[in-house]
Amino acid sequence: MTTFADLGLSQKVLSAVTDAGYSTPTPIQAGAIPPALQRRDILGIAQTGTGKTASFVLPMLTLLEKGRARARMPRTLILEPTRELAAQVAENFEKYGKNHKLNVALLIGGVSFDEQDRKLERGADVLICTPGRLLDHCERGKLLMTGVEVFVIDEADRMLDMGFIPDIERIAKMIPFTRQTLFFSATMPPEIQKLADRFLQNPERVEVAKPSSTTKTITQRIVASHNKDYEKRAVLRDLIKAQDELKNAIIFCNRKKDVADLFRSLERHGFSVGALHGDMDQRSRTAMLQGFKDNQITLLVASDVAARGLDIPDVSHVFNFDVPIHAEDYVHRIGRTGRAGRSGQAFTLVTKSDSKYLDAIEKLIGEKIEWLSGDLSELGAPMESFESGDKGRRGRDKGRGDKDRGRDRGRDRDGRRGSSSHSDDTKPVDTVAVSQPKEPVAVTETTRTEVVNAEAKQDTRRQQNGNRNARPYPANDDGRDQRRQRHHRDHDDGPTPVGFGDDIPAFMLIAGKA
DNA sequence: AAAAAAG
Repeated sequence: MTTFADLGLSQKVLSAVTDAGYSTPTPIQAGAIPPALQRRDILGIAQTGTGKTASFVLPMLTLLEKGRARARMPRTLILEPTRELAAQVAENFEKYGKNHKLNVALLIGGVSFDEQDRKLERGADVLICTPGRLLDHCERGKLLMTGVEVFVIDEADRMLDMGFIPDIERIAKMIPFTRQTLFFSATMPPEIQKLADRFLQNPERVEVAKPSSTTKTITQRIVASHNKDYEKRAVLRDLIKAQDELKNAIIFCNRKKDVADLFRSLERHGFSVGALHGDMDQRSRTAMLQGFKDNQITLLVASDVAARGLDIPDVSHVFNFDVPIHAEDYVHRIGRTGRAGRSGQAFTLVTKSDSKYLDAIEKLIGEKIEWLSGDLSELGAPMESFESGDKGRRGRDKGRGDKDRGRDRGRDRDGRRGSSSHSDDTKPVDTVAVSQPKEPVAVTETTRTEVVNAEAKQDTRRQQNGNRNARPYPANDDGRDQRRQRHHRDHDDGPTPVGFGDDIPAFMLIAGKA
């Protein structure tokens, strides 16, 4: 049987791999590492979860042992579609490069240029980037790509979906033709094949089967729900509470707004919960993901930014709050559980209008998913709407912009302020079955408002177009914003606040640069 | 019906 020692990797790399507890390479690693070490181009066709990342990180580390980086001239470049994946690759370099003295620069958006500039100035051996930020650095003229020896394009098909191909072409033009190119994609549609043909010279093609274990180790169930968000939230809560072996879970929504709404709802119901979507500020994204990995957060509500490639080894459950519109996304989402041979549970909430998407999913995976109990035809009457019992609220909305009103509509549905007797809100917080229903630790202390803010930021962006630095809520001197204080009051029935209370005039909510 | 990525 092949071991890592047979692949031609350097001692430094081998000892780091051994320390990490690995001895046997995965098929993509066994297939890609030897030719990569011989400076061949690679066409790797592999899904995430096949050990793909190490299949380029390990040979790159070995190759980088010769030579030294010069200022502003990176020696290798890796492109990733999302910031989280880029950060994950950087972590891999830390882990397997612990015996090396390499300067690894992570160039992603949403964070300050300063530290990135400093790393570039010192001379980066490895540049790990999302396309936008890399181009931004290039345009500032602080980066010379003429020294790049190894160019990695990861998740090419996803980059195509995301419209990054023109950016990648621009970047590729800046890199010398003599480079070595490692190109990875989970699938090979014609456009990707064309791209590969243009970028690669006589590549070694390494194709590995989909990890069949993913679906085998995952128990999948579908759960019927009415279409209203508050009903879906109630179904979800019941489902979560019914799990006896829920260690942690990722809950996927189709829209960023619903991520924010569901996050707030679950938080209000006392769950240990975090959120992750692309309009959150990067600090929160990083903190939420880290808090989830560290088991400080039990539930992570996420958009499809978290669907692919994120490497969290022991997620016990995946819940699809929404049926994904694209069937492949279903496979990616549920693939966040049942990893590394563990068992996993995947539940998908299905409403009547979802049936065609469900059909597409079942067709793709080649099997019918079992209903947890009953099916759509057995749904009772929808919950009574309580819109009418919701007077008072309109008064509170007076003087606030439309954007705020729009946001609060979702909030009032199942997250009413103060004490509520609505059925959706009757469960006292302390009956929650999930671990640690307490405040979700320091991580969320600093970040949870920013989930809310991100959403408002989106609105602000949309409405104000041009005032990009607008802070959606006025900050207090401790750096928190007033919205957070209001949020706190949701949890107690204290006296009506003085000052603006909930009636902060719209113009004050937009504290832009005047 | 979406999300992601530069600011």
